[in-house]
Amino acid sequence: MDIDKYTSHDRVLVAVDCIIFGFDGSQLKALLIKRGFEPEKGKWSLMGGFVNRDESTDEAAIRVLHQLTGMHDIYMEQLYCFSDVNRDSEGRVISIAYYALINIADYSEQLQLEHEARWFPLNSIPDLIFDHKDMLEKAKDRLQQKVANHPIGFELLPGKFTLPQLQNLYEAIYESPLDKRNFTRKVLSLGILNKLNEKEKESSRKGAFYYVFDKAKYSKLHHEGVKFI
Amino acid sequence: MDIDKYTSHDRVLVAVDCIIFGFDGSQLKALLIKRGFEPEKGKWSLMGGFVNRDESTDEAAIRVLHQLTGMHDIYMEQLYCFSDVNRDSEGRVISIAYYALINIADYSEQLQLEHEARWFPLNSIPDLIFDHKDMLEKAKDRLQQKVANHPIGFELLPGKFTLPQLQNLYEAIYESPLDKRNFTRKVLSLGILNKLNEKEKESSRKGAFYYVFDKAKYSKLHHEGVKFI
DNA sequence: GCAAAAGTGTTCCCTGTACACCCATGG
DNA sequence: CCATGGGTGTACAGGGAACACTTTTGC
Repeated sequence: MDIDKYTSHDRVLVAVDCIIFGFDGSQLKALLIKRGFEPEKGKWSLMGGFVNRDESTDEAAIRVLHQLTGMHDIYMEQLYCFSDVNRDSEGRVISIAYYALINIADYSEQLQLEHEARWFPLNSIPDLIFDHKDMLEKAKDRLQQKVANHPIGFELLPGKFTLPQLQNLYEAIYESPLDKRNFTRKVLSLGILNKLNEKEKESSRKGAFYYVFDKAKYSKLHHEGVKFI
Repeated sequence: MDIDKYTSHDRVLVAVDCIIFGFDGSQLKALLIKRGFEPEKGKWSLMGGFVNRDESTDEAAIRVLHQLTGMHDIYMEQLYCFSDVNRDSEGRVISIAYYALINIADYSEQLQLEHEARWFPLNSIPDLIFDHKDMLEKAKDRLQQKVANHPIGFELLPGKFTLPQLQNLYEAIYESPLDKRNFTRKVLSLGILNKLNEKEKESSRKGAFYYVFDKAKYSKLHHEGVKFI
């Protein structure tokens, strides 16, 4: 690209920060990393990084997420731009926050060690640096409203999952219990689930049938939106 | 503030662009300005400006809007960060888009002349510079979903308005007709409207009663959200 | 008196919600 | 045989959607 022609204006650092949600079968969690350097060394933080001159913020968010998790093709969405003048104690940095949904089982323990990362249940988040707590809260809100109209909750689950697991997920996102019969009827009526002839037997004696989603119908609803819950 | 301590990273220009919606009683419109300088001189554009080092993007958006309209206390909300590397042909600029709702009658003709600004109905928007068309489209989508759950449509109306005007507004936002009886029942059931003993007689022989909204109840719903339409 | 827009109720269907018992299995 | 969690149906209520005629008034 050419040299900028806008010469008389202030330039600022632009960062991205990622709120990474995961679900372990019963709890909704966020992936945080421990800062290994000052300031705020030892405090927990969202994963983030600076936006390079030759990449969009979307690209930067994907890059950061890949560096820190090794994962590709992750569901990710821009959340909000946080820009308070003093939000970062080290200088003027505005941050574009993104939230991502990942299947917690795909995240390797190896990477967890390398980056001093840890999954925290949303109801016991430690102190976070800067305005990262605000980001997390906003991401939670956004996830709640998004999930009501788009079947993105599935991004948080493994390829095959049981109805009780799915229900647990939605209960975790909404932080409130749902009626089992009503929930089952609703999700099955969408016609995006295919029942497998196989049971998950870890969590109960009887065992719960696995389901997978019908990729075609799923992406249709994903795109169009539905009243989901 | 201190000097930035992050020295080894790229800095970029950050702009804000404002999508300003107005309603003239029958059509939903956007306020655009004609670029008086190259590049793209003569093309239409959203109102925008650069973010200074000592202000947040919210503050910048408020400033820009004030400079160009003379208006204060406008309903405004952050829309999205647009950051494609080549979105601005003159350099690397990311832009935080905001959308604003104003009462079209409050906008002075004087300012319109000064800035070569014009209101365009949403269905006949001219070519816009850069990615401003994308911004406008996204703002329209966001307005539609926002308005479904929050009574912000009122921001677009004068202090007193008639039910037919209100209905016109919602029909304009949704780009589809609504049933008069159902609409009336619904909005009156929210209990945020007070009927005046005065009629608007411009647009019909019979005349339509004016309403104002009950400030207290209105702001409650404004904040909490309701299923509005 | 007529044209033009305002105002006003009822019915039906669908969807959301509340609610309780039997089933399969492992120990 | 018993404890645990999985799976299933029905009844009621409330809200959304469809629908047409009367009223007022300026010309």
